[in-house]
Amino acid sequence: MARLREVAQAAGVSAATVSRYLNRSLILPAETAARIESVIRSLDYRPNPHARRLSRGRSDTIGLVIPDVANPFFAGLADAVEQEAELHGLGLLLFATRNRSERELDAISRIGRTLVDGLIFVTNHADDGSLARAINAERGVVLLDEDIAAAQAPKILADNHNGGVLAGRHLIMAGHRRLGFIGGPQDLLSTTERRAGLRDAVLQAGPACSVTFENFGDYTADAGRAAASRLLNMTNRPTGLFAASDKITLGLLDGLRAGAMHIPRDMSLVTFDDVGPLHLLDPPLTAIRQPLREMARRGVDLLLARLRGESMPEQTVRLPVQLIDRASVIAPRRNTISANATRIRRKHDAYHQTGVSQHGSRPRGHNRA
Amino acid sequence: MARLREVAQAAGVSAATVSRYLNRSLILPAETAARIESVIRSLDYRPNPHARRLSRGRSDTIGLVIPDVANPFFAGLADAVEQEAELHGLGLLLFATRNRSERELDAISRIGRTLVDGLIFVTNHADDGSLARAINAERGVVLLDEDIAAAQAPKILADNHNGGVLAGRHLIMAGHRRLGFIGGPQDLLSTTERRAGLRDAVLQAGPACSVTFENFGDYTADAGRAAASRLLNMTNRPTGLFAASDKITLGLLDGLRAGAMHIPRDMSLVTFDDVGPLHLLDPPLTAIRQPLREMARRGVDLLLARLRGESMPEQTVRLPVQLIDRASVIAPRRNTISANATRIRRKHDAYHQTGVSQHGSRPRGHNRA
DNA sequence: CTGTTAGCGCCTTCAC
DNA sequence: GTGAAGGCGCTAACAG
Repeated sequence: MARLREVAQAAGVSAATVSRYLNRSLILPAETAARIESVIRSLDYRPNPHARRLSRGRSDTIGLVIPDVANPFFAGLADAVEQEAELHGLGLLLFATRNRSERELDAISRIGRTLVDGLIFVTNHADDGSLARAINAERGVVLLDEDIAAAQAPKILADNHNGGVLAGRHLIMAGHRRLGFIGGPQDLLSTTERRAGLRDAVLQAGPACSVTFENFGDYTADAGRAAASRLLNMTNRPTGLFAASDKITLGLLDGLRAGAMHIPRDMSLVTFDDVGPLHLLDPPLTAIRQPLREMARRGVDLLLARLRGESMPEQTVRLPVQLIDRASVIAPRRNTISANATRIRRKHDAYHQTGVSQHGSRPRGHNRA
Repeated sequence: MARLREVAQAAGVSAATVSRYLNRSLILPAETAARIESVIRSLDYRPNPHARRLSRGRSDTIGLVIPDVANPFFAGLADAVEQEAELHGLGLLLFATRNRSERELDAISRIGRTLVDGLIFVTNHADDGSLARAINAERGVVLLDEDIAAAQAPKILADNHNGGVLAGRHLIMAGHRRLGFIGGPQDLLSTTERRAGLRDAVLQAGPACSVTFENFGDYTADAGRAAASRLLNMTNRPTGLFAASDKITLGLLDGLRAGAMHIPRDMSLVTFDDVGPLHLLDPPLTAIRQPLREMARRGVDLLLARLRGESMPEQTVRLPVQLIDRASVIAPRRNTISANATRIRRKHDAYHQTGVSQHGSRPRGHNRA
């Protein structure tokens, strides 16, 4: 395999010249440049990345730390981040953590050894403080999707609160008054924010409206099943549900179906994330969609800016979510509609502008802003 | 950041000694070893990976080349490969190709520069020969899931043919006589094999049975929709369908539903892959499951053995698939059952032993053989 | 602009 | 067993 000095020799210049020419497009007499290019081609020269990295002290590689690649939501995130990385000529090293802190800490420690220049960090569990400490000791970590409150780093988060508000209003507008919330872990900001949004929407709707059921668990199908079984055992069930993730929703549907409860006939439902083939479930599910692609784009951009040394405030970016209106929300059965439903309905009519109606499949591919 | 020679100095030995001690557990007087260990700890020494790699000429990193991380099937594969890599202390570099050959070739070329030691290679499109050429020029590529006929490399493939047979027999056993096949690209081995399996099952069932519909396209939901629209326009439709991938199935269901065709009432269906929440669709889908975890395990093991220099035949490993019996296959409507259904049914009764019945969720997590 | 010269940090033959 | 020394291939100061 050809080396730099061989190229230089064959081109009749020094190695340094070729190196500089290759790296910073140093201006070179057109003829010399051509000569070098031709030698490179004929020798099939490609620089040795390790030598380069050793010398420069960085790797032109970023790491993606993610709980579980097989989870469609994280897979979507991984896909988006990979695209961004490629766009910037960066390699992407994948760390699936399965929520083991050791693995997360391990990934962080790799920054110090320049194995990766930085990390796009997605976690899914509460931190006992060790994670935040490790992150704060490094520049070059950007948090995506889930917050670690004690960590000082750029954060790219979805507007979870507004997601809750949108979901709540949507259910309320359809006539629901007894709402239920099925969340993830109670100590995760994503869950508390989505919950708060829902409650705010309920508050705003007046005293006729309330959240009569709440369930917290993991962001898993099993947690959804557990919530379903609790629901099935209730006497005065909520008529409208807001589930904080698709995974939860899948389990919830499974459990509800096992109990012969039908959506939306017996219960309306809004889910969160909108990955996976939710529009193909029966019924197609109304969902709050997170902007994965945009999150990835902003995350990588912020990371790169940070690595470039641009001093930037430790900003938290909030990306807007969208309500995708499908078919899992209808009016509750007659006897459950309160008398003043119509009045409330009018009051909120404006909100429909912020939603998006869609029944077909989710558009995919490049749609950068 | 501490360096090797600082550790050596502090421990009162030479750098070479520490290096050897660290790498091959060279036997050292217990006391010296302890001294070194303590220095390493107190200095928080960790070797610089780039220096190490430059020196050794390899990277202890493998690459995963995959068409699309967001696709649940490939995400599942990525997840499994990542686990295997971590198990072996290997880094995993992710290359999502979106089926662009340039990107695939780029990944392969990185082997030569020792950016990765080897590649787990998953492709999804027909090769014009350039891919095979590039692969054959390198040791250190293992093909997973889809064949590239002209490539000489270890291959880990699912037993697609038997998958087709299992699907076919299952439909036939349920009483279906007019079967349909909805495949991927006709020039992909996975599709031709699955199709051949189905046809063999049909042949074996005798002349009353036949494949009366075939559709080829990409492994995408859109291709499934296209197939659905062709089906809807037919007069004498097949009663039982075998779709060659989950993605196709999702589009197929979408299209069929749009045409007010109901599964399994109007048509039975067996799908292939069994990733994603197919058991939560209505109805839960009967599927042929690919052994993702096992494919990853075998793939990484084979790659490592190859890199270790173990001379091994260019073996093609066929991994067994499994029929997961859920609820998308029932007997066709009365008027379509042929007279001798019962006889055929008895003849094939033995096969049910090879299937697995399951209605709940797919078990996840570590289940290595 | 261009070449010379040190490293970057580790591994590994070679002599002791 | 152990240390000294050269090399892995490239980059970045420093001269010219």
